[in-house]
Amino acid sequence: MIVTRFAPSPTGYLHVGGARTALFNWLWARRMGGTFILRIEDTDQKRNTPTATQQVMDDLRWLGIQWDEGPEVGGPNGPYLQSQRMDIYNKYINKLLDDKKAYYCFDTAEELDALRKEAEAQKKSFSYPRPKEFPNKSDVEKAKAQGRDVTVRFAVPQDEPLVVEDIVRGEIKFAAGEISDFIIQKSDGFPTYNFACVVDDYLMKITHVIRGQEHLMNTPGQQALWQALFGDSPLPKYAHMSVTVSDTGGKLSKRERPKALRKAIKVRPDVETVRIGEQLEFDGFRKENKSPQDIETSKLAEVGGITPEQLDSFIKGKTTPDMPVIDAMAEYLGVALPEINIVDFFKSGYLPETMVNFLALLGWNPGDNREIMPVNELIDAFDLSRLTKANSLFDRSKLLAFNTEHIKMTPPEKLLQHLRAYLKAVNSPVNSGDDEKLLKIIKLCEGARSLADIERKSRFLFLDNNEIQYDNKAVKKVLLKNDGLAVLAIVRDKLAVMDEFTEQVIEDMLRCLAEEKQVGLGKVAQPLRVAICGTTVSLPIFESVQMLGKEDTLTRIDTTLKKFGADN
RNA sequence: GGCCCCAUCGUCUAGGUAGGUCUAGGACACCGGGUUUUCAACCCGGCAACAGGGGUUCGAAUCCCCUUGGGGCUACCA
Repeated sequence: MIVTRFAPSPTGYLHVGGARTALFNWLWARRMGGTFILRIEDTDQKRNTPTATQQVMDDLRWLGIQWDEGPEVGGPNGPYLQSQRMDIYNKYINKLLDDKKAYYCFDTAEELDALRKEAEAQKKSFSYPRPKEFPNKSDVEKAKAQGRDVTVRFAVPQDEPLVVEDIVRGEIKFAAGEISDFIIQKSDGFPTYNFACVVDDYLMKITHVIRGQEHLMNTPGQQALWQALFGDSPLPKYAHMSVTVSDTGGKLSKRERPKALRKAIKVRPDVETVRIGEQLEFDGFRKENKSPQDIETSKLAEVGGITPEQLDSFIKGKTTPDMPVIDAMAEYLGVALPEINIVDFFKSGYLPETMVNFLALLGWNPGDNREIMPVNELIDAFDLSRLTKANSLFDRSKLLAFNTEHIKMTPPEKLLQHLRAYLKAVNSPVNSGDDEKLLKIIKLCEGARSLADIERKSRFLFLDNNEIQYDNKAVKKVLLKNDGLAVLAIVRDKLAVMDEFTEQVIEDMLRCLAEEKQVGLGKVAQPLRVAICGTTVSLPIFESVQMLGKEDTLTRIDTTLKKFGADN
């Protein structure tokens, strides 16, 4: 029986890296008909966010990753929140202490720091100096009386090399003495990750630990701890996946967002302003900002709720403010930040099926040329032996291509559900349309790359006539040039006298007019499009006009003619 | 600094464990052309890689070593 787990620490939304880890564990459990456990590693009192566990669960559910055991669903190995397992951890820590396999420490942060600096100066690995005689209970009392913090360290066997057998990397050797004694109980009484993880993996009978390469260095210590605690009982199999890196270098993380914002801000040292508005480019991701403008630094700092000094320090790359500060400033500046969290992708109009498919192919492949795969196919093909060793870069343009394919292959009814959820999340007026109308829109949007595309193209149908925003470029290009307005006026008159207002008669009229004037259909259709939508991008024009209706169409054309007509 | 991991087109990767069938395959991106009422989608074509150096071998993308480059870890975070 295969048992895997995903063990996030609840510090915020689920990000792509975490989602991929969860997915691989889930895929393997499903493939093998095993159990997938969700365990919340909330042992850090300082970092935990009260809502994070819920957010992570929501995101997993959106992706379709269901856990067999864990919060809200229960199971025989609970509780699944580590903060509720303190008795268990204490029991094992005391056992280790009694067996002289762990010992108390009373060091201050400064003392430890000094030791580390010394090791570095000597070009050696840091190794905690284990005392010859382990402190006893009365030493603990003494230390506490002096106001010193008390921690517990595990005595890592130092006389022989530690070997990790990894599914993707094979045998990895760590020389004797290379792994230092590490803390297993913090001074606040909570266990550390390296301890709780081992105990829980044992108690929950985890058979496969699939996690990021960042945990590789923890593994020898964890294995040694396992042996000290559980003797010869077989270790879980480890698979350390490659890391997903970003095009800006380093592992793809939440830090991408502040980085992107920093990149978007051009400092102008002469005056107290920053310049914003040039085209931003990330990997495959392009976002046209508002027209370039200068923004006072003081105002920007105010929006973010930080001091101008803090802003300056951020811009220079010295410090990074909290995420809400970054988000607030980005929104104020009209800068789109690269998606990192799963919800970011949801709000950008990606399908969960796209994310699952794409994430699965980051560091794994089925061995043939298949790429676009539904979940069941992914499950059937998944195999740990095909995990990739090298790090991979998160390519947003390929993700978009995947999304296009998945939108194409999703049945309309299903797509409607996704679209509804998306529209609701981004608070779009399009959500006011009934199912029949949205289904029609979906059909007209064949080839759309994201749900955001569908929203953008159909938005005009759900706005009040006075809410239409005219895009400057569109107005200049199609209305003010080539007799655009004159053509529009003719189209208006022809529409006004129509008894029937169907796609067919609208099409016939426009084609006829184009032929009369000896021009392409675009020359007559585009001015009309801009008049009713404000932009050059919308649903196909005949359907656009028909769906909007005669009355609103005429009203919008009149407004446009009045607004941009030269002689008015 | 120390320890560990990794290295095929711009990107994700196939091929590597059983060296020849690899003048290195696919996908995305890009470029050119077609289609077209916008944006997409779609069709046709093109560009493009075994990091460098040394071995082993009749023969190396594939095995070994070194160099270089990238990444991870180096917390009373997980």
